[in-house]
Amino acid sequence: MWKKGGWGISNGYMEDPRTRFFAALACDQRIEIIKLLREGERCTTELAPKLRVDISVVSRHLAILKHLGILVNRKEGVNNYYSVTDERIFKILDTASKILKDISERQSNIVANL
Amino acid sequence: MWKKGGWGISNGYMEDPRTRFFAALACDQRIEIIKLLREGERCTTELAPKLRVDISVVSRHLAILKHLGILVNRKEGVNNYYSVTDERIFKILDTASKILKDISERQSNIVANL
DNA sequence: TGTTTTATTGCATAGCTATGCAATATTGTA
DNA sequence: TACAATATTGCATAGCTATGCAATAAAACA
Repeated sequence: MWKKGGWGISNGYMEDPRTRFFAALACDQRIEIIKLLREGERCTTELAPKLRVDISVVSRHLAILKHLGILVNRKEGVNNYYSVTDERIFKILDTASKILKDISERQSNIVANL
Repeated sequence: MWKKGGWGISNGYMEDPRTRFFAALACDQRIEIIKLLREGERCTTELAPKLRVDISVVSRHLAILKHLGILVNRKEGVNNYYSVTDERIFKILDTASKILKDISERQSNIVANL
């Protein structure tokens, strides 16, 4: 893992734990992983094809989310199945979508009224 | 601003706009700023003393949040007052706190039951 | 045991971020 | 106009992050 001293995740001095939480969500691949896991548990090789990155990268993203407690895993033979621990994670993603949508509309209106 | 090609914020190829949104929240100072603005609008110099960083840094953090649409500003004389645009921003911070608290308790129980 | 499949690390690297200090605006005031 | 207060950029930099490829590990199986 690329954790040589940091692997906070995100920048140096972190006091607020939410900083790490949001940093974990600040990544396309990880958001996509959570989205895919909304349908139920999936193992690394099932997720990899849909993320357009090397499977090793997927493995690392899963490790990051697991490390934070956002995911849990269940080993079954050679497969490692991951799933989201808390439904509120999905809720946060949904709320973020709504906020961004409204912000987008608000800014569109500003441009339209020039 | 340190935006030479990126200032996404966060990493290279971003498709999901939520990635930028969460990246904006993945910073102690910015979370603290939002927390302080919960009490009402504040200008740069009012915020700076509480963030333990140079005022220029505060200015940049405010610019980042404004750029994303999370904050709006109102100029009054030499002062520039910022405020949060959407109450749901606070809600997301609160939900994150709750989730992290539960994760923390869950992991404590695991350790306790070894 | 040797082989195949699945998953995780070691290593190297391009690119991004946060920060401070100095230099500039900008605005209000004597 | 000269000066003070507020706020924003230019520049340089330490430190982090995401990614790929190769090497390893772990498990199921012939």
